[in-house]
Parts: sequence; structure tokens; C-alpha cells
Amino acid sequence: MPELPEVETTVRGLQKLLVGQRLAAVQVRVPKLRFPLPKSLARNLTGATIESVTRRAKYILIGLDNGKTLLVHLGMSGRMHQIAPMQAPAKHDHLVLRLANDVRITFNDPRRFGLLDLCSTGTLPQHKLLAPLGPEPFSRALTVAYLASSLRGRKTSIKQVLLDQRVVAGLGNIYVSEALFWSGIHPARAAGSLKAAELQKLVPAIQKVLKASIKAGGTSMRDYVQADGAMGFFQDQFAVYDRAGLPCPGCNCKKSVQHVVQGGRSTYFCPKKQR
DNA sequence: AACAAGACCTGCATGC
DNA sequence: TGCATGCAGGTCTTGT
Repeated sequence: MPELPEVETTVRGLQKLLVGQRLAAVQVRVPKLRFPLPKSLARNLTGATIESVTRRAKYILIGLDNGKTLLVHLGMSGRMHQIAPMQAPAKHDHLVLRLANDVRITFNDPRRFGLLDLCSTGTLPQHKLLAPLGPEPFSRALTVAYLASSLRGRKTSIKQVLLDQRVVAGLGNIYVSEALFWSGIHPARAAGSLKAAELQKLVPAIQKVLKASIKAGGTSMRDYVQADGAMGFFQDQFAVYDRAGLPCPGCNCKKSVQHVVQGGRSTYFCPKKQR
């Protein structure tokens, strides 16, 4: 589920709830997510005070005053949000954090593709999962020149290459379809065949789509909610994603949006506007 | 090195 | 009603 906008929205919500608070109790309910949880997780978290909540790609980074950082990835179906103080843990609440002020935060993930890990804050950049990540979409490092050199010679479709977190960090299946639509690029084009003029449209299109979604609180299709439990509303602004057979913005014809499968994943596009 | 396919999970919608 | 099937916002691992 969660791509950059959903993770960013979650981070912003968690910042308000967590920063400056001490972790009074940490309950690990299901120890096996994508990887087995570190055995020392609860021990290292309990009693620590949260100094920061930030994001790198689709990872949530929770910085503690004991020199450790909790790394959270939401996988396909994960969420982190507040639950009522007396409420019993729900199914798939794998980790429950109780703060000294009695606020409780759960990590809930039915499919368990998510992960939790603990890392020394000082060596965070070298973490095995963070080190290979490409530039953040809103950073100066994401330039037309960078993309041109990353895509050069690649025969894989631009759709699949943009899902590669080593190329650009944070895009997922929804926002790649949306960004390609707004840049007028056909998703099946070989990545290496894109012209500089097209990359010049792609970079701002990526930023525009992500920014609009963050503003809408992310996309809520089935699982996702913000940290305070509220839904996101970007699904109401989809140009093409999940809209097979419907008109795209700017096409007069009904049925302009096509659905194809690339690398086993759904892609949506308008064959009239995307070449 | 680049690329494709398989693997990991649960839940839900669909169709028989 | 039950059951089988396919699909879902991710990404690591394995094999060609």
C-alpha cells in the first residue's frame, strides 16, 4: 500500500504524537514480519525518549535518545496509528507502543510484508536496506542529468525502472502510473529510449503527483489510514490508476484509460496522451 | 550486469 | 452457502 506520500503523511502525524515522549511500555505481539524482529527490540525501546520521526524513501525512522533508531517499513498493508488507551489490540497489531502520557500507537500489518529493525543512529546511512536507495524525489539530486545517466542503455520499461528504489526512492505502483500520465510518456517505453525533453517533464510530474497526494493525506484504498486514524483522499484525484475504461483528464472519449500488466503489476495509462 | 520470475503473507471481491 | 481463483499500495532472493 504505502508509497512515499502515505509514509510521509504517517511521519508527519507521528511527529506530533511521539517527539519528546518517553516509551513507557513496548509490546511485541508477532515477532515475525518480513524478517524476524530483533530479539532486543522491546528492551532497547522501553524507557527511551523519542527525539525525531523522519522518512527516507518508504522507511519511517524513529530516532531515540539512547543512540538507536527504529526503522519501520509498512510493506503492502502496514499502518502506524493511534489507538484508544483502553482499546484491546486488534488482529495484526504486531507492535504496540505506549507512551508515558498514555497515548498508544500500533503497528498493524495483515500481510506482514512490513519490517521493523533497530540500528545505531550513527551507522544508519550504512544500513543494508538504506544504503542502496536512490535520491529522494524532492531533493536536488533528482535531476534530468541524473535520470538520463541512470536510464541510459536500459531496455526495461520506464514503468518498471521507476519502481526500482535504487533509481528514485519512494515511488510505487500508483504514483508511477500517475507521474507517467502527467509527463505524457507511455509506460511500456524502454527506459533508455526517453529523450531529454521527456525527462524534463518527468521530474516535475513525479514531484507534482507526490506533492498533491501528500496534501490530500495520501491514498486510502483498503488499508491505509493516517497516524490519527483519518483516511487519505488522493484516490479521488487519480488520473489513470484503477480507472480502466474510464476517461482520463483531457480526453473526450470515454474508455480512454487502458490497463496492462508489466512485471506482474497493474499499469494504467491513456494511449492517446502517452506515447 | 541486466533482467524476469518466484517468494513471502492475509483479506477481499468475484464467479461458479 | 461454500469453495476456488485472482488480485492488492513492496521488495528481497534466486535463476537465467
